[in-house]
Amino acid sequence: MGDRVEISEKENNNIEEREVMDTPERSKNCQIATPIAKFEESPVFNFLNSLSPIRPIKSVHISQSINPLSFASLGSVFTSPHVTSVRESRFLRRHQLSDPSKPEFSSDDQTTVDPKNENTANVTTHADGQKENIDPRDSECEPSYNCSKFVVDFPEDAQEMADYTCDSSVNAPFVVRDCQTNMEGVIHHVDQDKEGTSCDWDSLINASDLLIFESPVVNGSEQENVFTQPGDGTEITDNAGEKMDYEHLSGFYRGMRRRCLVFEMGGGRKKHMAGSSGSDSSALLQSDDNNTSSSDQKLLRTTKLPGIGLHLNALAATPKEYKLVNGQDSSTSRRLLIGPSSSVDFNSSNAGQELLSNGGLVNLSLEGEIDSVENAVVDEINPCSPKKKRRKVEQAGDGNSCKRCNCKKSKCLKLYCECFAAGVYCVEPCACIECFNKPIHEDMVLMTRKQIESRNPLAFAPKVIRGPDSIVETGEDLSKTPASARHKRGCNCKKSGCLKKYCECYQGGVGCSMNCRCEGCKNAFGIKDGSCAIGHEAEAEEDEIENDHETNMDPCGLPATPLRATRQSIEHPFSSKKNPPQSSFPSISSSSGFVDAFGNPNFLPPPPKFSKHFETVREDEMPEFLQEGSSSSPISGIKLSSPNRKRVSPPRSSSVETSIGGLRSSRKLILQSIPSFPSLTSNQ
DNA sequence: GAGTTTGAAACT
DNA sequence: CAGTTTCAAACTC
Repeated sequence: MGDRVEISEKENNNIEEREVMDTPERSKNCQIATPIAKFEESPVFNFLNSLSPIRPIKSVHISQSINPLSFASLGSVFTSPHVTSVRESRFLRRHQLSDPSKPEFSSDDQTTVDPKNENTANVTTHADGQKENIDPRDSECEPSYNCSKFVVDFPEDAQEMADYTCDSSVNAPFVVRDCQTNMEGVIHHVDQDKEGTSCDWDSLINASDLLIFESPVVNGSEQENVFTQPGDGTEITDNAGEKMDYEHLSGFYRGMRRRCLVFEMGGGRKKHMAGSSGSDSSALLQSDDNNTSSSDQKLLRTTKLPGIGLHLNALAATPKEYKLVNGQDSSTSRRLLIGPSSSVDFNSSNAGQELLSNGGLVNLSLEGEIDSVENAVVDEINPCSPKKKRRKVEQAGDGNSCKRCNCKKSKCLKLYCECFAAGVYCVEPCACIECFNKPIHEDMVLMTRKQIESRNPLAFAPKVIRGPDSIVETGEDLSKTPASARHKRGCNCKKSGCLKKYCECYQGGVGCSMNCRCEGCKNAFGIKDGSCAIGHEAEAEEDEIENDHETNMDPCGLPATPLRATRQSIEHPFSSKKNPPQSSFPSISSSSGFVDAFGNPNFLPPPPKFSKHFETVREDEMPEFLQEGSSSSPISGIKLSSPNRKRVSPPRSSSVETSIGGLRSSRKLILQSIPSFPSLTSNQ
């Protein structure tokens, strides 16, 4: 921490920024602090102070100096490119709630002061309310690399949570962190009805306090840091716009926007969220970067968010990088990763606790799995580590964490672009050329997205579907693919034997199915022909069902955003090449009781790129509307012929179709299409 | 790091 | 719908 305390190295930073950074630690930074103190003590100051209602408070806003890059995407903070029109509306809505005052964060706003600036904001807030200056360098090392993941931290126990919230009725504060930027913001999600609540607005005024800039390096203390001024907590309310210091918020959101393409309510996922009506729950969202060293990772935990869903800019962190930082992290703070990976959290026991405290989260998983899950999650989360870039390049695929593309010709507006395909904006770490997949070009992104979706509604849907069964059972024949885990479209491999990541099935950690047109399939997760093939047929219907679930629900309990579905940011625990997936893999993907997929210690499947561990959904968890109606779903009527006939409709094998019949096809359509659009709407 | 291979995505 | 081209990731050296 000490290092961080030292502020910035960037001399370029504007004064304000410095103040911000320094402010927290004035005591430490004698240089700056001293002058200020003197100034404040001066008669002139007093005089001025008496004259002006304005409090001499700190430079809260100051932090703005943000790296333009990071904020570039102010434009549509919550609108993700993936968002369909419907979703867009949602996002808008969300946006209003969260930040009514600021209709627009233009990416260009950099000038505005935003305490929350990510890059600039290197201040870490401690629970005690003190802030530490973080060494900008930390952030610099990977300024924007990190994918923004939003993690929600919850207090260990309800009591803590209570502390955080200014009003018990009020939602818990949301802390958002941008892993890349290290920026954090705390948002209290308050019932709209309860806007005013008991919060001390003065505290709100000190947005700076609320804002938390966490350096990646922050370790165990991080969690504590997350919530600043617990009592004050409420910085933002949905309605808050009215009361909030918007500037602060704006900064906050900016950070969010940068990374979050989608911020939406988890309509479909509400269920997962557990019971919470969704309105009340609050979550601390963080996208964090905990690790300076990259070694520090935080455990993300999901909790039931009241209807809050974040579509993160891809959770793309590479799994390897993420680690459980500290025992503390895992145990102490509860963070929810909202986003694709969020589902994971549900599994963790801790998460469960948290959830319970909050009102009920769905506890999906086995505790035993928790650790692995956590690890996996953590790994993803920490994009900031110095290694990330390299990894991205090397492993990017492995994790779905932060996407970093290298597009040269597609302008990042085609599915060739991983970022775009994942529904996230390209970020600094991307090496793309002529990239249009940026907030600045939001319109274009949305338009393109729509076009693609018009062609293939499922284009942005998750490629791999994992059902509860998805995990291969240990000890069983490797060739057998989990019933529920399948690549929707199936692969078309000719030369790779489905043993390399060229193969989407393999990449996704699932076996090939009847849908695959691969030749010479040797997929370690389950070959197309052979035992697995049989299983596939039998499972075909099951798969459909599963698909439906997925489509409609976010296994994570998060709001299913179309985008999210696209790629699970979270990778299998084993995603890292170096790290054997074995243990983690199964645990993650399965909601319950999965055993090592292969039972083969030696076998280390690559981390699934599309993996849906988090997507795994139990049927029982399935939203009623889905359950009842998958068949009844409005979409159900849709036929296989999707705009994108090629990829959308999988069933190639006559056998499958035969067994399943038309029903199946209809179901699948439902699955795919629903998630993106209708489901959200309906849920909302 | 550059070049090759691969298969999805896009196009015809 | 099938074939071809384009593209970028995965892979190899």
